[in-house]
Amino acid sequence: MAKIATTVYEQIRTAILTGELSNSERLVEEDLAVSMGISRTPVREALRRLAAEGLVDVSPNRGARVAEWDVHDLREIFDLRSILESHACELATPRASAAEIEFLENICTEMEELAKTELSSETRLPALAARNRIFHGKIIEMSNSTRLGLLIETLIHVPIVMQTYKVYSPEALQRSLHHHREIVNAMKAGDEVWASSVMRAHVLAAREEILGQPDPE
Amino acid sequence: MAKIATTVYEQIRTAILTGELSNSERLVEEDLAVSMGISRTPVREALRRLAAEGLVDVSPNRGARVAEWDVHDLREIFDLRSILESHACELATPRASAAEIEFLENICTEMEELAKTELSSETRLPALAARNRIFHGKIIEMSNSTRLGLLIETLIHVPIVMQTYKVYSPEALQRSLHHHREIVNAMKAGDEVWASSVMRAHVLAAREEILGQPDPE
DNA sequence: GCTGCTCTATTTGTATACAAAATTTAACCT
DNA sequence: AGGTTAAATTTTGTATACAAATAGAGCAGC
Repeated sequence: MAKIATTVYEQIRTAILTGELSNSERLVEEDLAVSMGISRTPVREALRRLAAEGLVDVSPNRGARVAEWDVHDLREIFDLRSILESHACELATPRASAAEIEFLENICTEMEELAKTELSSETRLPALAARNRIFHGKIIEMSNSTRLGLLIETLIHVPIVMQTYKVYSPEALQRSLHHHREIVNAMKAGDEVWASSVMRAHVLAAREEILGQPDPE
Repeated sequence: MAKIATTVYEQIRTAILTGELSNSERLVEEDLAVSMGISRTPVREALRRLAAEGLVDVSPNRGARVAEWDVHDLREIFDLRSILESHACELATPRASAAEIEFLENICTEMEELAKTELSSETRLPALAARNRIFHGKIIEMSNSTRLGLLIETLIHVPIVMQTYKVYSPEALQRSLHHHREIVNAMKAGDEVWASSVMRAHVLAAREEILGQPDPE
């Protein structure tokens, strides 16, 4: 249980992601420190780490605040995710082993089963979201590009925050599951163009579902 | 002259990028602190920041070392840069103003003039590299996507390190300059597919020039 | 009532001190 | 001699103390 800095980092991080800390709320080092019964030093380190990930903004001599995102930011992020995750698909397809394909197929099946159940959305949604993360994470891992994984990771935080606000419509959920299945089929066929195209569409569709139609600007 | 942490961050950073600090060299906080006549606190902050950017690796309780990259890392980085910078071109093209086009054209002209001169490569190369950075940076700025800019920024460090080792061949330099000119022409024509395609080729060509033929793996 | 100023109080930035962990060195035993 | 263990040293992690900077409250002037 060493590394207080890591513990406090995770605590603040989840507090932001769950919305426990509201937008642009000020994060005073001393307050956080006393509320956790520790000193400012590890708090400071945690805040700097969160700043590097873009979850908090820090100004010199003026401290840290929870970062704020608008629709434009989210459009940017989904755009970039669509590009990077489709690239991950492209790299992963020729490397995919039979076992990995099967692993992905199992997740598809699990998610399809979950979608069919009559569970309340409070229990069903987290279960689906967790498997969704595993699905995407697995493909990124299969791409065997550590830097690609790191780039995508830095982009994921914000959508997670917003995901709590918006619930997928039943049709969108079905489409999403079909995308997953189609991606695995494409990878099984060894067709990286197919696979990456579906992934691109998959992320862009999620963008539209969450953000609505593109603003004209 | 406030913000010692920023100063020491920049010092260590340039020391790494210029190769003054050799690969995987250990970075002891106390040593760096006394050599700069300051305390460990700002050194620590600087090291964490460099770690977030991937320039140093830090292990818990075991300190920081200068990060190490191999050919595989560089292939990854150029791959990702080719994708992201071409995307920047795509976004920038429909937004480009006449003044911005002219700015890019001027840089093209300057670089072409520099390439023609008989200056020794010690003075010519840095001048070309500086303008090259401005050219690419301007397009990224024109894309108006802050996150895209941040992602690309984190990818640039390593190639800078390696660039000191490798000098472009005359033919490669010519090709590179033609690419720049062609990118601006495509943007002027409002053809974002053309522009982004040339940019993709441009970065991938640089990859091959620096890394040689792709390893079979 | 509003604007601008000074002074105070809060908060960040840096230095130092101490505790815990890891690495090195040295001794010891077989 | 070799290898294992145990002390000693180095180095990181955390806490505390102090200095510098910022923000806010109160007050003067218009």
